[in-house]
Parts: sequence; C-alpha cells; structure tokens
Amino acid sequence: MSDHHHDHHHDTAALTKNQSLVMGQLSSANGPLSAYTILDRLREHGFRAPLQVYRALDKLVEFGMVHRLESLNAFVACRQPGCDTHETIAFTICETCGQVAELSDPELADHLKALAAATGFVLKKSTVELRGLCRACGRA
Amino acid sequence: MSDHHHDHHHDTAALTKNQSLVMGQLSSANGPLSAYTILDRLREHGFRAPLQVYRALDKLVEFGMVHRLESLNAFVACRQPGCDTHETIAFTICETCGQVAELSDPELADHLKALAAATGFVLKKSTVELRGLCRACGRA
DNA sequence: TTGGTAATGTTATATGATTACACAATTGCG
DNA sequence: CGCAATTGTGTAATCATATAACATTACCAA
Repeated sequence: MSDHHHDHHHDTAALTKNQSLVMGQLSSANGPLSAYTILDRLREHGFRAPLQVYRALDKLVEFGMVHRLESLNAFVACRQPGCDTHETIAFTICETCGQVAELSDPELADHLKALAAATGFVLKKSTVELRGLCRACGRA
Repeated sequence: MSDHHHDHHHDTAALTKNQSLVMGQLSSANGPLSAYTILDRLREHGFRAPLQVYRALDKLVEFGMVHRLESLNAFVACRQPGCDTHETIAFTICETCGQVAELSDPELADHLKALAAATGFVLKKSTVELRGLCRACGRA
C-alpha cells in the first residue's frame, strides 16, 4: 500500500551492541531521554563519546523503533503496537510530568496532506508535537 | 473568549533598539535564520554576545511577530496578515530551498484539540512542522 | 581469502542556549 | 522633581546539543 514504509522487523536480537544498549535505556525509561543523558548512563558500559549514542539513535530512528522529539531535542522509544507499520504520528508531551504519548490518526495524516497540497506543497514528513497537561496532571 | 491571547499591537516603532535590529534581519531574510546567524549579521551593529539576540527573540516571539521553528532551531518573521490574531499555525518547510510558509487552519486546530482531548490531554500549544517540497521545487 | 560494507572508537570542533552578574534606561508615582 | 521598580543591556563563562574527520575493527559475501 504505502510506497515507502519500513519492511524491517528488527527485534532486539538483530541490533548491534551499541544499538541494543541505547535501545535498552530508552525502553526502560518512562519518558524521553536526551542523547547526553543516554551517554552518561552508558559510561559504565564503555561509552565514551556522543557519537556512539548518536549513531545508534540514527539507526533506531531509521528502524522506526525510536522517535525524535524536535521540540525537546530528545528521543523516546516507540510504544505503538505495530511499531513498524504506523505512518504519521502526533505526540502529546505533558509539561508537568514529562510523559509522552503517541497518537496515530490516519485522518490527521490526510488532513495535513490535504492542507499542504492546497498550496502545492508535497508533504514528506510531519512533525506534530502537542504540549499541555496529561490526564493525570490535568486533574491537579 | 480565549483567556490568554495577545492583545499587543506592537508596531515596529515600539520595539527596543535590539529588538528592531533582530526583527529587521528576520524581516529582510527570505527564510528562517538561526540565532547565531543573526548574531553574526549584527556584529557590525555592535552585537557581541548570543544573549543579545536571544533576549530580543524571546520578546518578538512573545509579541507574536516571530515564530520559532523547533525542527530547525531557527526563527522566522511572521508573514500572516493579522499577525497578532491567528491562533494555531502549521509551517511548511521546503527541504530544497528552505522556504517556510505558514498555514492557519481553524479546522486543524480543532482536530488536534479533539485528538488530544480523546486521551484526556489538555492542549496548550501545538507544534506542526511539515517537511517536503514547495510548489516551485516540487516541479523540478 | 579477500575485498567491501557496516560498525566502532577517539579527538576535536561546530552549533545552539542559558546562568550569573553588573550596569544603564525607562517608567510610574509619591 | 526624586526615588524606586521594572525592563533592557553588556559581558564572560558555561552548559547542552550535534557533527566532522580520521583510524580501526567486525562481519558478510563472492
């Protein structure tokens, strides 16, 4: 159907050592992490330089296992059920607790595409990041 | 109606010296500029340190005269007709020529709000940045 | 086995943004 | 006016994010 989706099925075993270590940190974190935070946490595993983290992150993002949050300069493990199949995604970012949730809404994707197309713009990639209060923090 | 919209009407005359200089650079640029690019261009006007730029940018963004593009770490002058009245905005960013256009679509705002609300999320601010090819570059 | 590709390690540097502190200009008000 | 509060400015240092350049190692495939 889609002409450029990921046909990867990278389970953890297929990752390289550095990729696994970085993925491990992101998976066990309950929110987004900056590259340098990941670096610090992996120093005891032999990491010495930012590039070790950034290279792993590049691949993990490419595989669709990790998302980059532009408005935070941080990275988060993908929590969607079919991580490698979803297309356009929006993120909600709670300004109080820092928690990030993914929203996958085909209608939104269509809406954005149509909106862009109306001005002759060919849409390649959407960044949608919503700031506010999550359900729990909104009650406070 | 809205409880925190801008009631400012800052015409250029009301800006401070540094704010005017920064605004001048952004207005005359035909695309987004990074804070350090602005700094370099204003050195001949006496600018010496990043903070002079960032402080001016903070105010200009607050006034609604300038937008920050999260995915570029750059800033662009607002080109919308009623710069201080529009609410939610999406940006198209051409990956070839770097040109940025603003889209102001109330339906999109509603859609995002509804999407967030469906998970109990209280939306404060939306970041929507669309990457792709502008009309001119798309023809190539 | 040999040659190419991908991954890694290391140093240095580029780029983006803020903290801390001192001082000057402007505004508001008694 | 005279004074205080606020806002704007200047400067240095530092923190935070990301990439360039180059050498080496691991792995896979002909």
